[in-house]
Amino acid sequence: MLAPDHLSSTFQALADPTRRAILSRLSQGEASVTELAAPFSMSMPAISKHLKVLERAKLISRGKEAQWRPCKMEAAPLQQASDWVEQYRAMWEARFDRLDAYLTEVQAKDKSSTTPRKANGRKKS
Amino acid sequence: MLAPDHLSSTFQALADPTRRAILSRLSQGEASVTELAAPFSMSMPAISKHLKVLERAKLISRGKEAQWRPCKMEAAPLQQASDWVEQYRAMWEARFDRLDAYLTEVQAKDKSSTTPRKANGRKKS
DNA sequence: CATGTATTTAACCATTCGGTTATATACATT
DNA sequence: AATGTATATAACCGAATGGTTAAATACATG
Repeated sequence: MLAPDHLSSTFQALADPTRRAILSRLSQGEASVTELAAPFSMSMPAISKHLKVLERAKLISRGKEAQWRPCKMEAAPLQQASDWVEQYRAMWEARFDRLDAYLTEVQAKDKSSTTPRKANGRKKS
Repeated sequence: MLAPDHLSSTFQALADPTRRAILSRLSQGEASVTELAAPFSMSMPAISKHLKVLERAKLISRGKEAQWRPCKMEAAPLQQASDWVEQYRAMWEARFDRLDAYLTEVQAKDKSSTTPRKANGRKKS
């Protein structure tokens, strides 16, 4: 993460079950750190660190209310992550469809000519 | 990642720009390790490690063709990751920010007189 | 001001990560 | 069998991760 690579920090923040659970909780509304920590058998500093990761990834923002620092979920990075994933998932599906079409066509003229070898020969030595 | 936590390993695999670029390349079709390594100024073992991470996350599968181990993208984990993120779509779609908040407040007038503040007060001290 | 509550920071530790170079393995070709 | 090509493994390294405990900070209230 040498560059301000928002996708990397987003995915990295999501790559931990505790942090995903925290986000899940926050999707239902703001919560204080102690409230967020409650479900976990983990020290407060550990939660604090997780929150810092989420904050750095801009997946949450934080307020100031007396001695509380309420956490609020921010969806923008999630949307960007979703966009990225969907892009390639769609590409893959398109490929799948083309392959499917190809196979269907091949099966249709099953008896014709040569055995359909994988259309993926090594291009250069 | 002590448990077979597929979401964690998927997100973690996606949390690296090299690996995302590899997936991007693979979304256009199978490729050998050397082909995948070409765009990067990085040693082959480094690429090999990245591929192992992707494989462990089941984001790619690998074949055996003479001395080549062609890599192929697998979309299932992407689908699951996408599903997880999409859970929160409602959240970001509801967030066309201040205008939306204004409209919400205006609509709220059809049931109560006072502004419905977020029912999120600190519950216990 | 003293105390209690909420949260962060500091220091530490073991493990994982992302890279390296050097070496080994597998296969094809000559 | 020897060589070349494709890839993996081993051993190592510094930095980041995810956790801990202990101490510091910030605020509210008696």
